[in-house]
Amino acid sequence: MTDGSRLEDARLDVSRHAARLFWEKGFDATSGDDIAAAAGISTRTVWRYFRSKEACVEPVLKVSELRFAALLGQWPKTESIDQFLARSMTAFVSDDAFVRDSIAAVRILAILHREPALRSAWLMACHAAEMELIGVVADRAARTADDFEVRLCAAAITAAMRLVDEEISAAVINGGIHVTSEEATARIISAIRAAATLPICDAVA
Amino acid sequence: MTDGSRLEDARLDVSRHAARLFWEKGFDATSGDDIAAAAGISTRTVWRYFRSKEACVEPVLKVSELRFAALLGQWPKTESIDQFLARSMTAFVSDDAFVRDSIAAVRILAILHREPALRSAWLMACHAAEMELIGVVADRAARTADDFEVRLCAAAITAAMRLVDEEISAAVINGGIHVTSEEATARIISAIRAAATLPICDAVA
DNA sequence: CACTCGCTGTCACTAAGTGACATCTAGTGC
DNA sequence: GCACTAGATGTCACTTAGTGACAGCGAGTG
Repeated sequence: MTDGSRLEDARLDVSRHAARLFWEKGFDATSGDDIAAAAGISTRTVWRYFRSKEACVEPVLKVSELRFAALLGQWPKTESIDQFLARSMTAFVSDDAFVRDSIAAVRILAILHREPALRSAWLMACHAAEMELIGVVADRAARTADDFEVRLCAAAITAAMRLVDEEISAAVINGGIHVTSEEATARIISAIRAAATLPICDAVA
Repeated sequence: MTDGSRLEDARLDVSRHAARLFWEKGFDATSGDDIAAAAGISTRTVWRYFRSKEACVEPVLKVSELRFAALLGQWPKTESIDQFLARSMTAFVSDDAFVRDSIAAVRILAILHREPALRSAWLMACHAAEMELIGVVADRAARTADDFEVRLCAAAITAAMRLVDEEISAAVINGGIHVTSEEATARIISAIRAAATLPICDAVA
């Protein structure tokens, strides 16, 4: 599912190591050399891949959001969001690579309050997801991607996804609460329905 | 209006110089030493004020958003957003300090596509505004600040403000289009009305 | 006046990030 | 199979972002 270019895959691999190190040792205590060593590449290549240390986690944060955005891209116009996610979400979350990256992402989100640098990476990842969602919303609303209302709707939905992700992450990691995939799905649906500024959540064709 | 602590004011002053330099010379071509020299302080103090070079513009980006958030904090429950902004916006935008900072912010927003590092600063500033808006929304919706729907509404409204700001900035700077304060106000009202997920835009008392 | 206390400058230092160039590797054409 | 090219990587010297430690300075406060 949605494997990017060879280079992007390499970046994602390094990003996974960076995310693990940030989680285990903290952002400040992890150096570029540490990330390079863990990923088995030279430090120079780390800085070729990423423009800054915090940007090292962007791919792993992005990929979860982008996979969900890509999933929404497959949402048939004849279905409501409830119908679509009810049948597609279980297969989605049983993908192994997805689960591992999600855990890594959730851990990063849970330490956001301690690490301001990581928050900026998270917000950049959400911005990337927002850009992807514009196309999805435009298609579903039968409008163009440069339409302000389309972009507003995409931004609002992205904000909803971001909040749900942050909240679930905090609950799971810091609160020790177990959240089932059904609960998570229900919350994301509810939040997207509330936030969507265009009538795209029910069948549109 | 809303002058923070002495230290915050100093930070804002340095931030103005940084924003001007980033606009004039570009982000990469501006060093920490340049910023320090322009602000008349030592380089060491620059890094005491800001955790990174991109964070140097955060205060100047934040202050416009926070001033607007503070304005919304004064929004009486007996008025609709149209009524309130119609009478308060003109006084708001005629404040000199506000105008100068707004121009600086608008210039930064207009070069966001060239400078990814500055986008992360912008998103962090919007995040700060979102945190402020939570209180405003909670108050107006007669709910608590930890209520998910309150935070969702604040996030959606912040996203709307962000998009309007980005769009107007691009139009003004890159498109050479003149935008009157009435047009800007009308667009922000329309966007906030569309994005708000709780019924706070009309009178609530 | 003495006495904090928080802010700033100086300077030496570490770590983030870049430029330049050699090398390696994966195609691609023959 | 071989030669050729283009893009990715490693090495190393380098610049700039960012920190630690300590000394001074200036505004309260008793």
